[in-house]
Amino acid sequence: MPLYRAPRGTQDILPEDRPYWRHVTERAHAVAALYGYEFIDTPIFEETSLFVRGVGEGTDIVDKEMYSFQDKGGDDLTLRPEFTAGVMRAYLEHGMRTRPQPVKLYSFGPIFRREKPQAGRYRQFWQFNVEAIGEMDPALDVEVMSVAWQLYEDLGFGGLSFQINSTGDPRCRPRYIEALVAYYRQHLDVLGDDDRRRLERNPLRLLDSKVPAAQPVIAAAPKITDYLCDDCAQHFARVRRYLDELDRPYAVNHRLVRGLDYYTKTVFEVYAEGIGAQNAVCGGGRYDGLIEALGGPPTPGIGFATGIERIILTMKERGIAVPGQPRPTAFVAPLGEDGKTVALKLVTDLRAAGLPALLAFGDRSLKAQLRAADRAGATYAIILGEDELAQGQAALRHMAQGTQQNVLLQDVVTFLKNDSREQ
RNA sequence: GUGACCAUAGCUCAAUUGGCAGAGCACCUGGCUGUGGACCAGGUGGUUGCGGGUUCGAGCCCCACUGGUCACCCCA
Repeated sequence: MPLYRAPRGTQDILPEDRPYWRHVTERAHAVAALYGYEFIDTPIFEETSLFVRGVGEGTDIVDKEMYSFQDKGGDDLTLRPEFTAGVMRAYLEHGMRTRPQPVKLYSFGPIFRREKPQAGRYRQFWQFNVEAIGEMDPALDVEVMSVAWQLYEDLGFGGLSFQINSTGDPRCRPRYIEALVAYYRQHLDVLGDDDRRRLERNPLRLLDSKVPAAQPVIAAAPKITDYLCDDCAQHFARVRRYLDELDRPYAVNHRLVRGLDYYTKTVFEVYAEGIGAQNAVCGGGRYDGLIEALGGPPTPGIGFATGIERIILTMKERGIAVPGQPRPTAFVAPLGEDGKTVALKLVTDLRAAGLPALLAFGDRSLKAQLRAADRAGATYAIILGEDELAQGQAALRHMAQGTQQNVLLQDVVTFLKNDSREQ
């Protein structure tokens, strides 16, 4: 029982998981580049008030999930619980509204939320985050959704359910909420404690309640799409038309909402099956009121975030294979002190030539060294024993084939370079 | 934050009504004085998550804590 363990809700990403992380990371960067999004790296912590304003008071994130602290100078700081607020801060701070709009940015990094850990839910987890700022065109909504779409497609996911809805805007949403609350008040009898609390705090949340008894009531609840103002209705219609044109399968989900005031119009989520209750692998939407809330000029924006751990969980669940670790070309196995000196020189030359090479340490038997070469997955074991050294040679053993040949020491690098080119 | 279940070697798990902490895998070594994988043999590895209590005696029973899992809340 070790003295220390990784803090609750955090995890070590071990070498055996690296292939998944590398693959997902590479695909994310590639997709972003394909769509013309540029990488932005913002600080892992920001002023606490940025998140309080940006994420919103009354949200669970701000009310109970932030890692907030005061540093030695007394500044109130918080480990970022999401990317968007920090990216918007950077947009304003660097006057990005003077750049060609929309400004299309993406990020990739750790996020912190103090939640109770569960499968697919961690206190430190990674997100791939995409934002497009400064443009209202519904075609941009579809582009942002397509980035997520294509990432999952590239990763080999099929049959993901893409769900969309419109959450209105400050002009039409209040009217809808009023109607919704009025409707629920007629059905208080079937609502549980959680649902009654939602009714008070955040009526929109009632729509995705999981209480079985409430389901029929929810199914018959007023739909926001019936309450949208002309602007929002037209926007939503165009988004759907573009998606149809592109043959993107999606479902309009009337229960999909975002409770924050500055979320507007398009919202979307992607669910993956098989990773437990935390099955939202992607969530996003338009936030035309956010930048203004952060003290900037009225500026529309849309974005999404997707959780890397949940993506990898889903890949494992579905048995999606990823490229393995690159294996070393050579494992240099010397015998005796003379051999070790030559081996050290040889492994250095190999690496200088760009060939991944390992050196056997210690003073172990050839048998043990070959076993180590095998475990390391080396293409060749290079044996430097008395016999070989006496002739200025090295024995190159091809591990997979079990064949062996002697090569002059000074030719080893060239030999392996040619050999690895042929692979 | 709420509820339920769980915690024995690096991993997966045994251990009879409370009676000497074990196996497989992995790792190391040898069988083969210079040849990997398969096989055989041996070895390293534990304060049974932590702290109390009951008992002649606790891995096992009781309490508290910590951590894990699952669900809720919420979310990626």
